Amino acid sequence: MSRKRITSKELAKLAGVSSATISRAFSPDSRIGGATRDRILAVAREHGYQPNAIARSLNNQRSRLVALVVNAIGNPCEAEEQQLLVHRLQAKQLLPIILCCADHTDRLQLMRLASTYQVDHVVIFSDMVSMKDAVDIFHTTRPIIVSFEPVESDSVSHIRIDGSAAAGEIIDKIVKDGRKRFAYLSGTSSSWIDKLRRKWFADALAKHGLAFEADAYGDYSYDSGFKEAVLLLHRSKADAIICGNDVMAIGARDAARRVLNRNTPDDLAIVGQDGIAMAAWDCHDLTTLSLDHAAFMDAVVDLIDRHDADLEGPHSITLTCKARWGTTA
Amino acid sequence: MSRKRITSKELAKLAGVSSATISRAFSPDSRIGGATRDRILAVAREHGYQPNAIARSLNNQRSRLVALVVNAIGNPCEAEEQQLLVHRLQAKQLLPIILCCADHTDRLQLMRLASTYQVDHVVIFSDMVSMKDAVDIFHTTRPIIVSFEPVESDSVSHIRIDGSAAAGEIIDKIVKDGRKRFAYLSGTSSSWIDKLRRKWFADALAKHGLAFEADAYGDYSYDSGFKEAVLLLHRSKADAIICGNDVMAIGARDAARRVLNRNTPDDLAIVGQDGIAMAAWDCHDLTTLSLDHAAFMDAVVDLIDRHDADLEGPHSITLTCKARWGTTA
DNA sequence: TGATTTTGTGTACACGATTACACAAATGGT
DNA sequence: ACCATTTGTGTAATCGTGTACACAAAATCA
Repeated sequence: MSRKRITSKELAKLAGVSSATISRAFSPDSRIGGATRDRILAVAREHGYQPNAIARSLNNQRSRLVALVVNAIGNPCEAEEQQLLVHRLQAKQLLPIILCCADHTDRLQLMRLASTYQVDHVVIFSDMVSMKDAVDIFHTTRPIIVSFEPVESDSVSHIRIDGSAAAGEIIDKIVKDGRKRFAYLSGTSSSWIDKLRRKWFADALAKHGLAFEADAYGDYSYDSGFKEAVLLLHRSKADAIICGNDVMAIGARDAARRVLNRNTPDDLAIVGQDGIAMAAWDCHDLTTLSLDHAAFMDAVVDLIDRHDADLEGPHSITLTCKARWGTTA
Repeated sequence: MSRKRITSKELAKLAGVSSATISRAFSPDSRIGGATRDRILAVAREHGYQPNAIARSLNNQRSRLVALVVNAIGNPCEAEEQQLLVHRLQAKQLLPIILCCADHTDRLQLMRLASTYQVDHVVIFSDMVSMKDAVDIFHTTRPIIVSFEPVESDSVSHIRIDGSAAAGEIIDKIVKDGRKRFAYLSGTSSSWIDKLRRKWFADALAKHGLAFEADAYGDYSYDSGFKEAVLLLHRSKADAIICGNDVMAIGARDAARRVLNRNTPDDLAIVGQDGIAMAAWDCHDLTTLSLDHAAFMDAVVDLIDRHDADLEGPHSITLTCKARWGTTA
């Protein structure tokens, strides 16, 4: 129960060797006698010695830390992906540092702070971070942008999501059901992602000679979905609402049912996006434009591996969404 | 857009000073001329210099890293608290490292890894970590245990949650409604927390001369809530189910409604625990034993502050739960 | 003016590990 | 038995900061 951590030099004295040998005992493939290593490891265990990762990082120029920039942890739409990624990172002995921020200037501040920790990789989930800021702040670490901003760049790798086909399927079905008045409930008023997602559906509508009749803007939360849906349904005659994510769709559906007494799918069609586990819960059973989160995070890890292998050039991976059919549309 | 990060020594050369002066320019209260500092900061900005936090940590013996040990990020019951804590830590310029693990041996492994990074603080949300393991692994950092294990110890601080009064209120109401056959749906079969929570309700039942007639064990997830509720309702005649957390309660309610065609609260009373935001959503409107998460995380930060101030002795904070009334019981 | 304090800066070492280099001992081949 | 190679270990430098100490210049005080 020592209050102070033992150093390699002290352990060296205890084991009767030099501190270099201690280090070698902990490096899997280094020239060291088997007997010596065993003895050192035994003494180390006895005294609770573990090499100091901070000192090692300084020497190595490799911290094994990964910064994850996200908007929220509490929102299931993001948390689900984050959990998958965290598990994958941990399996590679990489430790995730979470940078979670709603406010933009705070976020940049935070990113600067994390960059001083010499993180080996940066994964940006937030659609609010511009590529310029990302490259600026992490100039030694090529960031991985997990948004859908369609930019090719040598200094940034990114994952592109294509939901156009699945959005087409969904719109086709809803139109076939006889609906004509569509509204789009955005997750935010100012992000690439949201504009692109809306476009998938808008293009699909155009094929039927239709367009969105109304737009509303929330903040990806249940509350905003609820509130904006009420306003939307009061000021328009929409019979179908496409929502920016699943949580907002759930909020919108509750609003329709509770405030306006309209049920899905009979009186109103509601579509979500993301395909989170919750969307499939019996109480929701949402029709949603879903993404395979496991494949998504596999792609992120793939990019990390490419960076580690020091492959040059921009890296980009494209994933496609699928329609998940529930009973709300 | 330099590929390599500039060091304090290089910047010193550029600014025509010694590296010590560079360091001083970045330390708020240190003896340095105002003009020199301004000049250095200007040159630093120009070359994108930021002090290397890893090197600083090594020198300082202070990493400003905090390890958060959790079972899951994806589960809203935990994610909500985690988000609040992360925000509070970031406001104090502390960076959270997330250790997220379902498997027990992996978790210990991960905790050992994090401990080599000389984290300044450790907050353990997982009820699966024994105090002995925590102290063993983080022997230089007094861990903060956020579980309800009622142990006094000098080397561990903890937050104790008391839900007995609120559980009493809830049980009183349900009994008054005429129900007599209670079941408890645990979140896990082997944790302190769960046993204690169950006891709050069991004690309240005892005051009415009642006891739990049936028990089931899940894993805090919706799916397990759903599945176990089906089995439970098949093998017992329970007319009230107390669940280990809100997510399981939602699962149980869906199961009752869908599989057995029993609605809440008429055919069955269902109670959750945690009081997450989702519990208040219109589609759930859960009656739940709720905790003020903001106050909870304030308490965690309070303990961190006490550790920073190096106050001796065991620290313990007790919080009490409140009943949140919904329409499920 | 001369003594004393304050201010600003450089030098050198510490933090705790890794690793290039040197070198002795052990090993192998003929 | 001799030389070449391999093996195991110690010495010393390095990673990038922070800071105790030393010391000159400037400021303060009588």
